[in-house]
Amino acid sequence: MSHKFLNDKRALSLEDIGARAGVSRSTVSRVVNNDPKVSSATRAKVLQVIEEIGYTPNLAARALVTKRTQVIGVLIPQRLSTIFNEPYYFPALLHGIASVVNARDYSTMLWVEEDKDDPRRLYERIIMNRLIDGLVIVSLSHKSAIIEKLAHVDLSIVFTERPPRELERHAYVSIDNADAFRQLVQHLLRLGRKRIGTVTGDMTNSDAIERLAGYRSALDGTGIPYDPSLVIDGDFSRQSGYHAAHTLVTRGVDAIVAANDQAALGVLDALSELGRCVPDEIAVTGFDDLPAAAHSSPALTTVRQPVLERGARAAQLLLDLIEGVEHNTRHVLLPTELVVRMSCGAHLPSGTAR
Amino acid sequence: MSHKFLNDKRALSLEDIGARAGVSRSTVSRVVNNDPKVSSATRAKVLQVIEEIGYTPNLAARALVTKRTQVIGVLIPQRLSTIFNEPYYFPALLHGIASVVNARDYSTMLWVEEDKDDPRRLYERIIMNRLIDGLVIVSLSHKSAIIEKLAHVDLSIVFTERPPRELERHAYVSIDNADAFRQLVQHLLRLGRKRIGTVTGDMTNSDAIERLAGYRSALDGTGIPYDPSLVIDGDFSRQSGYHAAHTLVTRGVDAIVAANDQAALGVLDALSELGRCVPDEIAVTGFDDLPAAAHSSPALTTVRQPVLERGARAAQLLLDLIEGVEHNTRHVLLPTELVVRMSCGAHLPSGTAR
DNA sequence: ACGCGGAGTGAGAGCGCTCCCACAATCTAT
DNA sequence: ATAGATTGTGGGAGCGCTCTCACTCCGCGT
Repeated sequence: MSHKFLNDKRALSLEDIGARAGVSRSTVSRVVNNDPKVSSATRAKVLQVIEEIGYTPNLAARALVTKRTQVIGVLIPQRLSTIFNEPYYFPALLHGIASVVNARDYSTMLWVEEDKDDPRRLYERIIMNRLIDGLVIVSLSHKSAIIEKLAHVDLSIVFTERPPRELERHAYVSIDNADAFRQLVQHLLRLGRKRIGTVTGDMTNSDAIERLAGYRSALDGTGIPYDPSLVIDGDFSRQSGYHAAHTLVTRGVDAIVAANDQAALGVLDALSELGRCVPDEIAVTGFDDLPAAAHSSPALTTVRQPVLERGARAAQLLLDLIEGVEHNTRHVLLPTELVVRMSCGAHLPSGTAR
Repeated sequence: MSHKFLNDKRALSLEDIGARAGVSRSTVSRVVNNDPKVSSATRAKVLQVIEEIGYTPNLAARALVTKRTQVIGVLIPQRLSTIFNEPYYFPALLHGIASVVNARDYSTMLWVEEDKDDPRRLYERIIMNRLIDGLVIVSLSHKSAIIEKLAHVDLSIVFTERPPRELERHAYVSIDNADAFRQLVQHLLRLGRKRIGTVTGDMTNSDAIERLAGYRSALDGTGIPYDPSLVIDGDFSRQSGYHAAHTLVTRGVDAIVAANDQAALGVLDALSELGRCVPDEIAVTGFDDLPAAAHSSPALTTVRQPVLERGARAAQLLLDLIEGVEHNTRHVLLPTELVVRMSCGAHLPSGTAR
């Protein structure tokens, strides 16, 4: 405790402004908070003084009495590696959140849960110390230690994906992963693919779980049985796609649907290395429509999802929740769009698969 | 002002803990703050009560008196588009910062300056309202409106790149861009390239400025004059590389050094479209060593920089500054490493350029 | 002429914490 | 035994704000 800081220079307070403007602390407070019952003359005088000497209210003091901080938290509890597996997704989501938060004059606090962190400490810092008015939880791993902590907490929370069942009372913004993925697989089936393998995302994550469910449901009623040996566990990373493709090739697939573009790029890496022609021999699809998806060779057929909006809507929902704005629905599903490029073989002359 | 929140349920205070433990507010405070002059018996008793009923100090109240919040800010004042031009860089930097900040029991506040933001409001929210103890400024555009505001502010600031001259009194963590870039160009010269074009980064940014300077200095004394028509203005984006390559090809270059990998990928896109063989006809290099750099075809020769560490060191420096730890140097340059892959032609049989 | 209500303002209390000083109890030196 | 230092503890003050209540001043109706 040997810090000797520069606290000597006391910051300006309401009282100081009041003294200079010839009014009381209370009146200055009213002006600052736009209370209508201040005469326009005093208001002008006070505003002038504030402008002149550059006063800004002390938010800690305000928070102490109002119990609100005008700050929301963003928690990324996934193992950090995953953030880099999806290099576009997180910045975009963060951007969506931040722009709404800025516009509504809040600030954003960011926590990334690292494996080595003591969940209890993190939890205390985030939830208990009353530093934030609400929390956006991004890319939740269902195994995250924070989940049980969250269950009984009295704090506004919005998820950017479907949370595990025990937390479903909270609001969330997501996309219809299962439906979008089903469409992707059906698209391949329509193109004549018969033996479709898949590499999943991190299966502790809702997006990954739902996408696999979509894969499965696409097969229903087609006569093609669900074959677990064609489902390879991945983690959204390029490497996981790469390795899965090696395995799937030995199992004779004619198509590989990857849980996201990043993994699909890994699949392409492997297939090109193995000399398998895409899409002629094996069709490949991704998910997300990363910028890179248009530049791969062949260009990736994928599903575009509105990542920015996913963040923005979550932030909106959270701020409305905090400010007591009623919503008819607390569960938002954003639309997605199938983007057909070369890698699925749709552009091949007729049904030439195989 | 119609929020009806749940503030009725008063949070626990030091006084409450004291009452339950049979001691005073002051003693509890001492225990919480690890003050040695508490008998071990009382300390144990107090800790037990705290544990039992789950008390956490109110940070706003503490901040009000200590003038410190245990929170640092991270400001990304660059036009946001740029964040997505470098999808790996920002998450990695943020990760580096966050892990140090977490480990030292601080929290992170994140602001992204959007073009539409009123710089004054942002400035107030960040600097004036005393919400943070220090600030890391990431990827500063020298044209950012916030700069002049920053000049006279009394707040610990660390930059993750060299700031403009008027802010150089602040600490920063960077890499030796000029030297690394010079090595890259010299490497190409050594391989026999004679007419080397370059696409710059956003020239309001130090990294970009320094890299161009390195390009220029590599040419000094080689007999090859600096030719401004071979220098195309870019902005670190893939598109800017793509367009620059089109121009440079018409000017007959035998090598293109891009300001970063992202732009280099754009260069590769263009050259492959134009049917120019890389590296045989035109060598290409990048900067950053993104994961994608190893996967392009041909794989990119580039410079690896320790992005994570760049963030981590900046955070370290800042926290030390805040806590009054003395440093002999406030300006850190991290080492970089030339990564030679296929795209520069080093693996070509002898000097076969052209 | 009187009271009455509304508009505008000021002052007190208190949010939960830290810091400082006062004090009691114990321990040491003479 | 008594003064002095030492250890542990409690209570007051105050950080800068908001909130509530009380007060003054005015114009109004009767």
